[in-house]
Amino acid sequence: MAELPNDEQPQVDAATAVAARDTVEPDEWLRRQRHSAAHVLAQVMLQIFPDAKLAIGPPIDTGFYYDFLLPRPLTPGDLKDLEKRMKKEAKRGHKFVWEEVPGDAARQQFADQPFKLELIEQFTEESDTVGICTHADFTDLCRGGHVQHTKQLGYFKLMSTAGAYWRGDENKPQLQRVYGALFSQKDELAAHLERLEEAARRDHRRLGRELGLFTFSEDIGAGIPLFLPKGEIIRHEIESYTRDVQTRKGFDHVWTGHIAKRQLYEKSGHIDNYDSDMFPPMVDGDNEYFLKPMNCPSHMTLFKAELHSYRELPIRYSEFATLYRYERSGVLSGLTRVRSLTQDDCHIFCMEAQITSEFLLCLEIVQEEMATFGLDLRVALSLPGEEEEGKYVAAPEKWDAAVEALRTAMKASGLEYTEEVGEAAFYGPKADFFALDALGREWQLSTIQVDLIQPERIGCEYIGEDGDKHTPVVLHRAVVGSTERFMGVLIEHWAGNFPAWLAPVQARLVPIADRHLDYANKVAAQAKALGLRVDVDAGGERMQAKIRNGQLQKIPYLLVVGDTEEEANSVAVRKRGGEDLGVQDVEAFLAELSQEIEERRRDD
RNA sequence: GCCGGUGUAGCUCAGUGGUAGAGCAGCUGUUUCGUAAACAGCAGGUCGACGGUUCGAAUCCGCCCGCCGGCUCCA
Repeated sequence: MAELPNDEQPQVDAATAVAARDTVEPDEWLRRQRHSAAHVLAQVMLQIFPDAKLAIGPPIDTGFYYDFLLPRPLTPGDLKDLEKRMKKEAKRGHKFVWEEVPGDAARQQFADQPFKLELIEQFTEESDTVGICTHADFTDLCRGGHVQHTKQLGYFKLMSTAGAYWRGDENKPQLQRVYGALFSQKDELAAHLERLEEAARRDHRRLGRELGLFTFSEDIGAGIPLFLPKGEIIRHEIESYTRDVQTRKGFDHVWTGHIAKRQLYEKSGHIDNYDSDMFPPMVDGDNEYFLKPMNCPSHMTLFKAELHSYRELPIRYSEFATLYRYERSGVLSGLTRVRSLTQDDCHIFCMEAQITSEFLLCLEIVQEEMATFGLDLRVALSLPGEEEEGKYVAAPEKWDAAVEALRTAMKASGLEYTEEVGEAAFYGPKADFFALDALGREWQLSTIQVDLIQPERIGCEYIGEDGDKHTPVVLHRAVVGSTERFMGVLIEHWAGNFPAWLAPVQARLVPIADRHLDYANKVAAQAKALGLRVDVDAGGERMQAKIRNGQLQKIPYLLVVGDTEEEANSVAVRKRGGEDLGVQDVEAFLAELSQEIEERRRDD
């Protein structure tokens, strides 16, 4: 939800600053409830900390927050206390009264509130008056947008506290932010809390440990995931599938190592623009080597290694490359934000006239793969905005041509998309793909970017039809993005219930008693011979316990074998969810499972 | 990086200055079982690291490391 710049905010007058429910849209009403609740939070915060300095308290996607400067850190107990007080004030039904006052009057009113004074200074540059809103004994500087009284706040819960810089600037004081969830209906709040619990159950960090997929080690370093055998199978399947799709679509595969010299990144511009995200260099005499933070300079260097004719274009280099990025320690998180990552990167070297068709080709790949993974897509074209301080390098006519090429391609694809002006990279326009997971969360995974800058900087050239040298356009393209992050998304999307083709163990034999062990091993060997990933639970537990364990490990098929099965050369098939598929002939079942894997079927 | 929280057995967690605990997992034995947990015993720890206070530190203080929530949503 992009906010309008301040000067484009709808002007509010006293008549609409406070509104009755039936006079506004439900979304607007909800925003008003959330914003009004923030006022009440500030009111009760002052009851506990009379010296608290108030910053801002806007409505957000799932509720509201308010930033405060307080004499001491808030505790979970404080949160409970604040919530209790808020509910008490809510019940009292204080009226919200909004009015405009002259700047000077406001300055007096908020004399002991430095953040409010700063805001008043800002607002009075444009207007002589500012808005204030009063309920009960509490008055806040306020743009307006309230419910009528505090009985109309809706249903809320204070969720957490966090540090937040004043105006999001790390050079400014750090405040304490209190987050609250708020919805109009009681069941909406309950559903929201249930969603959070479901997200916690699906958390890939938790499932990664429970399913034995990956781990981290203090000895190795923060942000460097280590993949256990079961996790590596998933990585490998994702990568080999992606590689196969690309091969089919005419991509070549290359390999460019892990480090490169400083000069390369000086040429590419990374030292200037990306320095703080790169690990410090390794020094070897007069040379400095950097761990690769990106592949583009390496692929472009590779392109330069051979002389190219326009007849060869487009040339498409793809690579699963391990990259290292020095992410700030505070932002690391599981597999979704790491310092070592494997990117399914590709660079297409082409002529301007080929942008549209190459873009469409990439689009096909993105669509095919996301369909296989069961993720819905939202597409955004990120276009340049008004020229600001040379943010967008290169000739305007090239930009216009590239933007038109992308639009043409998007229209030809028939996909719905939005245009986001001012969001382009400094080197060119791009399309970003947001995947929608099972919980309705969006993840930015795939991207297709036009690069009008780097090829020239690195010195990429081809010989044109006219016999002269020309600089190619490069398309950067990633489908799954980083394998690590993508795995994290898939784990959460499927809650660890991978389709058989990705599942580390595709089927497990469950012998009922020890005398069935030989038969179980025989069936397992038969399955392995077909390339299936199968194991045998040879432990001394009872069958019930083995089934429970297999199910907790989210193994797609449990194959129970006892006397009946052994005699008939069959297995009793139980699906992960508990569904009993009955006794099936071994060969028939294995053939069906192989087929399911071959087709990469999902059972969702 | 910054703010707050947190770190005890493989995992989940009790334990607030006086000899380190439970459940699950593991191992051993008994049980050989028909669709989500059989029973018993055993073993398992420099209490994240380093330094300090103290007769004595998992516990108090300092520093470092890791992990968790946040640091965009503008009166």
